[in-house]
Amino acid sequence: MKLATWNVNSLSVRLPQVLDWLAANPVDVLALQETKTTDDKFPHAALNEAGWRAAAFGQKTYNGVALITPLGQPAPTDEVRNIPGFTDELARVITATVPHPERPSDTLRVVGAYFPNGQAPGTDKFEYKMSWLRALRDWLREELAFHPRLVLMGDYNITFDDLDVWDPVGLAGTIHCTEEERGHLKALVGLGMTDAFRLFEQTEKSYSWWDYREFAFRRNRGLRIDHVLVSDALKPQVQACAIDRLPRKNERPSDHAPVVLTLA
DNA sequence: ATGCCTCAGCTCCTGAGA
Repeated sequence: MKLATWNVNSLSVRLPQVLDWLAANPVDVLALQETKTTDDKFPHAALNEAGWRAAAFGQKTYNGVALITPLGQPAPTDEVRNIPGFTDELARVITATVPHPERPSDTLRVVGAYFPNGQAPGTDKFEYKMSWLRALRDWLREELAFHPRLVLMGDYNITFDDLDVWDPVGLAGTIHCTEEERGHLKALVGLGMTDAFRLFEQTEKSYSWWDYREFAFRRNRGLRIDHVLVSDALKPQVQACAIDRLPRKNERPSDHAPVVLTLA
């Protein structure tokens, strides 16, 4: 079973690339972030024609998330939008229960999330990010009790440590790299979850995002901010986790690359 | 260099991203 996450930075711009990627990578779930489209304009027809369905939760201009699954499998159930108990005007989280393709009774709770950017420490947006992270943790604690087999994947907008940063000295304490943000990431791990990417040997300087400016991708000046956390109950089934840099080489690419998780 | 790219939109500039 394969799951993936990809911040596409506008689905209307990236739809052809998403369809191409799905054709080459027929995953069981693809979580999208920054779809930047309202639900009535979501490209359901084009996806259906290609053999996919989508559960979408979007808004105009910013944010927006979706879960894409194959039409050949039973539809996801028990969909939840955003973080229950946390009032949020922004479309950032979509959650659903997905059947295992070979063992339909082995269901998986999949949370696709677009974490707030946070702009800079000391700003209102940073405070919002901290409140959002606290609410996510409180909700996930309950969600894990109900659904021990859980995957949290998406654009976290946080690096785990300096290994995830191309210039850890120059970027120390800046957004995505503050101890406060990393503390929240550790707290999520403390709920009984594991960074699937680091379960495996990875090449040095593995990143999932590169700035559009200054030829950052070509120079591999990036950050690893797109993550897949797997619950303890799921951890023994993790077979691989990798970043697919290929779509970042497309013409007019997203600034993020997909991250793919393989489960037994 | 509060910039450099990219995207959306009350679109020929601005806000936001990260």
